[in-house]
Amino acid sequence: MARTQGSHSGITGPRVRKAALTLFARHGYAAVSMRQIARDVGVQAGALYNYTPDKQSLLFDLMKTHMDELLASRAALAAPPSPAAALESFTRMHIRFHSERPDAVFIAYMELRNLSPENFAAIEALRRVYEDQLEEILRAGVISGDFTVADPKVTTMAVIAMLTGVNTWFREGGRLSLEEVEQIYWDMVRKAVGA
Amino acid sequence: MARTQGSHSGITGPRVRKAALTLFARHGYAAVSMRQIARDVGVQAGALYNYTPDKQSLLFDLMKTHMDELLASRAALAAPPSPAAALESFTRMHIRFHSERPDAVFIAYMELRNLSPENFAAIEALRRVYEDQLEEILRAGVISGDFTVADPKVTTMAVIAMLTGVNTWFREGGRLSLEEVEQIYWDMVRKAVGA
DNA sequence: AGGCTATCTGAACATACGTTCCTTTAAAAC
DNA sequence: GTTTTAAAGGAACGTATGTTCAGATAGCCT
Repeated sequence: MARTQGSHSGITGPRVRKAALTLFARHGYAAVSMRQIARDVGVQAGALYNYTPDKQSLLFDLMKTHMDELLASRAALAAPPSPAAALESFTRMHIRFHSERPDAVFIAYMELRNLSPENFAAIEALRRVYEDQLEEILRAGVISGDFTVADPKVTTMAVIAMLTGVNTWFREGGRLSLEEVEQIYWDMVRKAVGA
Repeated sequence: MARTQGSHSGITGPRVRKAALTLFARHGYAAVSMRQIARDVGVQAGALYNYTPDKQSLLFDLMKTHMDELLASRAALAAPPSPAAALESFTRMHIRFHSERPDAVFIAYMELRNLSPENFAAIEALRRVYEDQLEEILRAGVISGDFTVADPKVTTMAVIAMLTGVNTWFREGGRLSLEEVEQIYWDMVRKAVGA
């Protein structure tokens, strides 16, 4: 008994990714074996290599996809008429985007240590792009007089940390709706930068 | 050749903890073997069991110690005369305390997944105590009219995330001194809660 | 139906892991 | 000096890992 009936790379491939995403997020990359992933998918471990060259590539692919999608989501924002509007737009997009994919977010922040040096450099570069985009907004706000920010770079790190922290506690169907969370956080961010 | 000359549990014990702390923080608990820790210490892996019952206990101990020290640090704060002063005191203490032990902080946030269920529950309870303390400050500020906070619990999570995020980028001897970082963050926190 | 491609199984390889425990050596106690 | 305790070495145990690859089966195309 070798090939499973009904198997098709278009089906198994995404299943491998999904299983890896879920397991890596829950247990951590290093703690999850390829056999575990395979079991979740319903194949033997050797079959995974039809879909990924190796374990590290699987992780990198997940993390790269996440960052690419994040940057695309940000790029899809309409050009806001003012720095304050841009900041609000960014804030809401960040919370909404991340809330839709808790596992991917978790991995994106928790598994940097498990990337090979080259992969780490690639992901880090993408993260830097994202951070720089927020910093640009803050700088524009300072120049326009909309914001009172002592240090745009530090403020960028603070805001991103705050926003990303939503992922550690927010759950759909909880006490607060996503819209409420967005509003509360936007209110805090706005005030924190003096807008 | 069995016992190493000059060996003494008072020396080796702390070395084991220190090596584990450093290695877990850098590579992650699951990715670090006991042989690796032993190598760092300069003993064989079997010797580690003179100092810890097992690998999980080593991790738990590090994380528990961190939380105990954090709560002690917070308890040592003088009773502030007002909610605003309490919040400032908390903010500065959080940043200072965490900046002094980056590895322990990293582990405290990144290795929750690798705790056994009972250990996780114990650490989580301690984290909840700390969060509750900040939430109390915010609630007191709302009651006294010092703060304008829509949701103290959510604000608590936002502030802690922001403050803890300092650990991902702050380095002694960098562009900013710790005092400057404290001041910038306190300013943001103060404004974010409308104080 | 036959041939080719796709997709898996399952065994194996080389290596590694957490832990135990007997033996050895060093240090402390008497 | 002798005995007891301390602290290590080192081997082994039972198990696990990432990966490869030959062979087996399924699906597609002619």
